[in-house]
Amino acid sequence: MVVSRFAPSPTGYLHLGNARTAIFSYLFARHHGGKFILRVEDTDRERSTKEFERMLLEDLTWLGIEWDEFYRQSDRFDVYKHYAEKLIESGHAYPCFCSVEELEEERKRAEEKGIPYRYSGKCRVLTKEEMERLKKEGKPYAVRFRVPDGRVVVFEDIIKGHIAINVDDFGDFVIVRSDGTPTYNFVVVVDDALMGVTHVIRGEDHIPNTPKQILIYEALGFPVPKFAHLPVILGEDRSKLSKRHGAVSVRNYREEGVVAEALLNYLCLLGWSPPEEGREVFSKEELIALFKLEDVNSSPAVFNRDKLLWLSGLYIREVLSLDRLVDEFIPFLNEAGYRAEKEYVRRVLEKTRDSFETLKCGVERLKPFFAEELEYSEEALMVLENESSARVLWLFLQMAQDVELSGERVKAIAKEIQKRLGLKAKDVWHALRASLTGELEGVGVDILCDILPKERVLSRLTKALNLVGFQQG
RNA sequence: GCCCCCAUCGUCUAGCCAGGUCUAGGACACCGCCCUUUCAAGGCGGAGAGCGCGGGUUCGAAUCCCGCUGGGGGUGCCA
Repeated sequence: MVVSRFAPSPTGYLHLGNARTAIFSYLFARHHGGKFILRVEDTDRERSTKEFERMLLEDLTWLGIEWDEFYRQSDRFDVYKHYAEKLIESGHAYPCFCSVEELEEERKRAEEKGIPYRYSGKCRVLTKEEMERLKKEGKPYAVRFRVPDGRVVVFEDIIKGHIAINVDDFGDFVIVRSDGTPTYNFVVVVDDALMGVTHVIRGEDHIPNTPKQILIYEALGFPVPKFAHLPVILGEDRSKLSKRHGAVSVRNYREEGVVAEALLNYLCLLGWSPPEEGREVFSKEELIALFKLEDVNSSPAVFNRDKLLWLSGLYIREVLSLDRLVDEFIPFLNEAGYRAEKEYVRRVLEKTRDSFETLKCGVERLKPFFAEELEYSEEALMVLENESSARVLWLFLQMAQDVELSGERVKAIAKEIQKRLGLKAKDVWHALRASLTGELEGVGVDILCDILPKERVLSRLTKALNLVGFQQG
């Protein structure tokens, strides 16, 4: 059975790059009817927090990624300890008593000489007696993995192809810190092996780690899984997408009101392309059916916010069911301080869903449907001050008195006013728009009148009329 | 510095593995027109890469090989 996993560290919000890794890993497992594991890598106690972990799970769930098993590395320290001891016993690892300061010194010296730094191996050659003595003295020690000399580790990456790395490039590396906590390169192997992970799917920044891990698999006698290293996601300036590029976490886009399915869909389009040419819109189920690691591009992709927003808009106007859209929209409406009946929201969105790309922008655009009090923009005020506007409003109020204000009726009235006052259509509509929405652009005035209760339409018009101090006669 | 990865329109990409059908296809963004009470949306059309550069191999290369350049990543008792 195929088993894949996503192994984030809870040291921040879920980054778009990590989210994509999670998605690909998830799609891969589901495609093969396998198991998908979520494993929180919180061995760095300095930076990991429970709060970040909570949000990580929340964001993954929001994206529609569900896991079959869940683990937290901080719950498993005993397991790692056992395997670390095993490695020491078998001679694959050894205690290192070098202090952080000493190592810093080594590194600095290497840098000055301009030679690549590797751990000197000072403690590699300690005798049993020396080791015991130092331990007895209570000197803290880390555990290092003994890297064999002159070994070239080779593996076939599913995405990158043949990769060969000479392990002489790095020295003996730490697998257990002097405070007793295990490090990433070690725990990742123990966990992946014990959890039966068959395919390790992760960012390409892990390629240099892979040979180290393969060495550990071998030392522990575990079968080596298959690896697939995804290219990184870049920012506009073609450097790795990071905070300085602006909004880079799933949460950022969630809060902006980007549709979850659209974000999932968009992220898949970064680096992966479907076998069927030309199509770009896929449901999660379709993605599961179509996704193949072999179809993932090996070159990095630049994140394009515009296209994400376009896709979000597409989902809002034609992919989501109206019911889903309403459910997604209401929290944003409430967040902005508006209240409305679900049925009313439904009627509004049915007519207006084709005019915004994010739910947040939607609330902004649809304010006239929900706001009690309007604020007038400067431009709108200027229109209202036109001499013709007052006459338009006054006439409209007369003509609207005893009729039902359907969109069609409003259009007819506008036309009639235009004729009677000898105005351009634009002048009539501008006056109505300014009074009813406070803006000169936005949703159709006829749609607004169609849905907004008549008394509110009339009161807005009256208010605008009073505002400009209209005197009858 | 050293190690590794990558290289098709501004961006995401198809094509590359099995060389000719590619005067390189699609999408976002951009420009124009249409629709129209505005902004969007929608419809139609346009511009935009000769495939980073240089060598090979071949009758023929975006596609195969080599070199270079450029970009990215790694180089931690972070993950």
